[in-house]
Amino acid sequence: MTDLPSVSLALDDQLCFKLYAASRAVTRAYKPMLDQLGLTYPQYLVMLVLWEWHACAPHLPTVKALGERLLLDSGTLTPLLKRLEQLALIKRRRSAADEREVHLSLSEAGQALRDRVQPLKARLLCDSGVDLSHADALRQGLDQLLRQIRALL
Amino acid sequence: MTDLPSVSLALDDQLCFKLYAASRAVTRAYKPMLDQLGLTYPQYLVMLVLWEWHACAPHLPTVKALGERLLLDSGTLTPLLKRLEQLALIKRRRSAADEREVHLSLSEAGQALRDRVQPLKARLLCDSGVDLSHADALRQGLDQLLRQIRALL
DNA sequence: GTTAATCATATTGTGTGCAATTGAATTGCT
DNA sequence: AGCAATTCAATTGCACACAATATGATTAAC
Repeated sequence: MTDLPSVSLALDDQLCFKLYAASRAVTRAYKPMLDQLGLTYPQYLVMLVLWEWHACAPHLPTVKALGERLLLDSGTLTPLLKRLEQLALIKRRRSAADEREVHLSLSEAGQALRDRVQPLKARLLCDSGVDLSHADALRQGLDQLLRQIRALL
Repeated sequence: MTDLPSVSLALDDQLCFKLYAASRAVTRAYKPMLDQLGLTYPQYLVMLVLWEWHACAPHLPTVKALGERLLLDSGTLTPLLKRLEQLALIKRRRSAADEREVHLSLSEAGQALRDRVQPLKARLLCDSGVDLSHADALRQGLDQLLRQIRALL
């Protein structure tokens, strides 16, 4: 029977709320840029992974590998990937070697889209006026928090 | 024609992704506790605001006031509040003075629920092993980021 | 004192997130 | 080989988020 500390329930004291609010605010800040690209925010994250994969990895990513990278499951990814396929940005192909897997690849248009992102994101970063070293410290802090939470399973 | 800086598109460099991933991870960490309370995470945040309001404010909050506090709009809040009303945790009453407004108040059960949260959250905080000063620094950093983004409109 | 503009909430539609289940394919064990 | 356990994707159902629109109420302009 250990003594539990008393805990604040004030909204402004909640790290969880700040995280939730800041995450949605950042997504909103990306909206004008993403509208120009015709992507939603999660679709943009998927494209980031596929661009990165396309540049360095020797084999195509599966839905599972993508999900591990983004911490999303097939219930979220399957319909999202179908929309990206409808937009002709990606291709989905059932693996011949293991028919349970679906391999993902970029179309020409999907590859080309990357070139349009760079200047838009640079402009967004400039306009936001966010201090780079401050943002970096925040990113590292979030990384540490994420690892701790994932350690709890 | 200003020169735009070159920007990384690597997923791990993106503050936005760390924020998005950490926010969802924290929500998952709250899930066992919230399941015991019969609440979803956004519903829990609404209850935090109503408990706080109930304790100090002289008048009942409206949907609008709640939305300003949580940065959510009526499209999200209206159905969520109806579910909380179905759970008999809150009451919704159209204002007599201004029929555009809906005033929110806690039921007896809604007030009583607060007492069950305190120990559950203390236990969660203990088990998480998150360093308090670290969490506090993170919270302040997020606060600053949130203010900067909101300043962009 | 109408009329126009504004305001607060509700509704609709699209796109996530995520738990739970399904179903097909593969692997492991014997 | 045969069968149970596991794996991967898809599906289903529910609850957000949020843009866009609608509706009714209030305020402001004239």
